Amino acid sequence: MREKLKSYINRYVKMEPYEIDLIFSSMSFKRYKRKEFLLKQDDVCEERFFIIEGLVRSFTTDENATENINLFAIDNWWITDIESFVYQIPSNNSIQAIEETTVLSLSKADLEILFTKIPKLERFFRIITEHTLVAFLRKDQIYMKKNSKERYYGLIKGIPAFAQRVPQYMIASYLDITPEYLSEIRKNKN
Amino acid sequence: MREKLKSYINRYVKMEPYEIDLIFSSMSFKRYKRKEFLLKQDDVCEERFFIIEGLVRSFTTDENATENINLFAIDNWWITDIESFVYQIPSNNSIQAIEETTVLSLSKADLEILFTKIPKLERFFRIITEHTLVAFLRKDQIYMKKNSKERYYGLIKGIPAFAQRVPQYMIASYLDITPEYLSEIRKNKN
DNA sequence: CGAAAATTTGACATGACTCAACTGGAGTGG
DNA sequence: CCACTCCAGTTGAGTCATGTCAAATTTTCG
Repeated sequence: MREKLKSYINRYVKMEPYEIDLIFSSMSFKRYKRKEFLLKQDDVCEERFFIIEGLVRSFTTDENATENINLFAIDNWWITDIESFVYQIPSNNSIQAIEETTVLSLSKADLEILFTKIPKLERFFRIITEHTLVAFLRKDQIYMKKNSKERYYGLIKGIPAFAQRVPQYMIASYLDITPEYLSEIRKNKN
Repeated sequence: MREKLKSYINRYVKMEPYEIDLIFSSMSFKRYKRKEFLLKQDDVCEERFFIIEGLVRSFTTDENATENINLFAIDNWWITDIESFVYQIPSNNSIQAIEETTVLSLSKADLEILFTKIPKLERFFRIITEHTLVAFLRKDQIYMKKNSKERYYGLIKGIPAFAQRVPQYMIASYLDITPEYLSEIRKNKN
């Protein structure tokens, strides 16, 4: 587990073993059962989560009580509600486990302390934030400009893990398609 | 101009005057006339631009030669093609001045050097990248889930400068509405 | 096994697009 | 400073992708 974190971090910056230890020892291991919440809408998000194993979704619930999924995250991804985390305001989203999920969680307070002790960590988060930003822009450009069918096949081709592990109505929500219409799309396989 | 940059940077991190000088002296002043390009699609983006004054758009041109605007930037904003800049791959977008625009430009090479000389600069870019990410997510959540009319009135209320300074067909492109239909929307003020 | 949840099916409605034509204003050059 | 052109914006007719609602069917899982 420490190894998983270490190899992830070292993809972006070279850290000394003692620095990895410092980071690792600031994080806490948590396990969530299916449907358990890592974060609830309207709470302030105090943590970033590094997913060791599992699958979670981030979604917002609107006036009509419709759940609207804006992202999934799986093994080896970081997840948080970035808006709530950065500005320390109530979150618009909930984060919930779809599968049994284990994470290492890092609190904002501990992170700020780590930043002072390990300047390279600023670099690390600068880089992964840039990558996250690029990923979002790609999602916009690759999926959102296209019609429903293209978005769907683009997604299951791009990230097959989602199509296999995420229920269809959640995929529909993520792609902004009604479950009924997605069903229609799948029927006429092309 | 140095002052504009300084006050912007100091909103996020406290820099010593000599650090500001170092950054400032790494940047070059440029002026673009209307319709001039800061970056052309398919070129690798080598710079980040800090807009002193003006208005630019970032857009991609698709197979049908349709221009698709994905963002605007005005005075005091940073702009670049982040995907191209970070990964040093050909850009999917062009960046073009809508109004006469003056910028301070910072090259990737100079930025990397600055990072080694001024570790605080990592922090600065980590923070503004986080803020940019939040801004994108807000755009998604605030505009893109809604219908055309709500997106339009949401935008002109949210950033009135755009409605005043950007031609209507570009607003339409940005909001993913045809110019014809946007005209329709404006007619039925309702 | 049985209940609840997920998916499919079908009838109907509509927001938004396409295409083509028209209008009006803003430059531009002679 | 007029005449012409060009481009942004508007209008209207017809169409289609996708949504809504309600019900039937299948799958999941305690």
